[in-house]
Amino acid sequence: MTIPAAELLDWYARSGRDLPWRDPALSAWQILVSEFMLQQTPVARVLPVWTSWVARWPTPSATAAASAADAVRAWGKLGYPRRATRLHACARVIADEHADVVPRDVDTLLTLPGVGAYTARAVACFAYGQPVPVVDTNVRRVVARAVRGVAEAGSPAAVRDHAEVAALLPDDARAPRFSAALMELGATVCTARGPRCAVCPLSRCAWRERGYPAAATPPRRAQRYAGTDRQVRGRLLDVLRASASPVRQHDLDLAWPDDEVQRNRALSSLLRDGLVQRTGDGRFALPGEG
DNA sequence: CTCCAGCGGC
DNA sequence: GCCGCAGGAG
Repeated sequence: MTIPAAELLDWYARSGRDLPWRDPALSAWQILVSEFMLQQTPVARVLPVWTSWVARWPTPSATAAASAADAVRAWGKLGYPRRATRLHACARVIADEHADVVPRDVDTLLTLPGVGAYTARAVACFAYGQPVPVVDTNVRRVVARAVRGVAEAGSPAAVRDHAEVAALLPDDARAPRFSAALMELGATVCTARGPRCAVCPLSRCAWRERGYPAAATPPRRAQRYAGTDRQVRGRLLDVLRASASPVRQHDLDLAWPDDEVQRNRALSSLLRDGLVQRTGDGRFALPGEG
């Protein structure tokens, strides 16, 4: 089964959200920033952070001129703050090695910090109009259902997914809009839980025609958060983000007072990840300040 | 495969 | 309370 481009594109033109990073006048850098922020993060939470970020740092070199600490602060509480340091590192590489121009081809994009299989193709497609398959979690789910007739995409199989989506892509200038529409359908209609099949624009869907078979494999165990090292890292970063100057060990201890072993483990991992640095006098700060 | 933040929705 | 989110790296 396939997905008729006209059907999907008509629905997208009518019902797609008007998201700012879909403005065709945007620079490749502004689109790249949106893709970093959208990694594992819902659109609604990215909107305000992206808007202020690209206004403050409109080019890679402008971003590179700031400190990594400023990048981490501007990242706010989007989550996965290593993305902020990777985006900052990515800006430096583009400014220093690519004449401040975001690379066009997928292989070069893949060499950039924080740019993986999804982001490289998203930039090549949405910023430069190339008809490469853009495969995120939404696309994998939509294709699994509409084309293959199964409830879930299963374990990531990048090569197979890319070939499958490439076969669906219209081979013309509609390709970027087709990919954006696939993602939009997965985000707003063909959702992981509670898909709204009654309003689906696709006239044919293998999953529906097979009677909505349940997933074959049991769902993966949910990620815990409360009590994990990730929560402790978040607390420690809260302290550092809030302080304009380096903080003492004692100030970090107060952020997670009851488990010294876990606190030290979290702090060590932050130092290892480059999200925190030790100053000359033994205090702690965000990277690139103090 | 595991870790990585944070939050809104059910 | 748990689920899932425009993923990437080790």
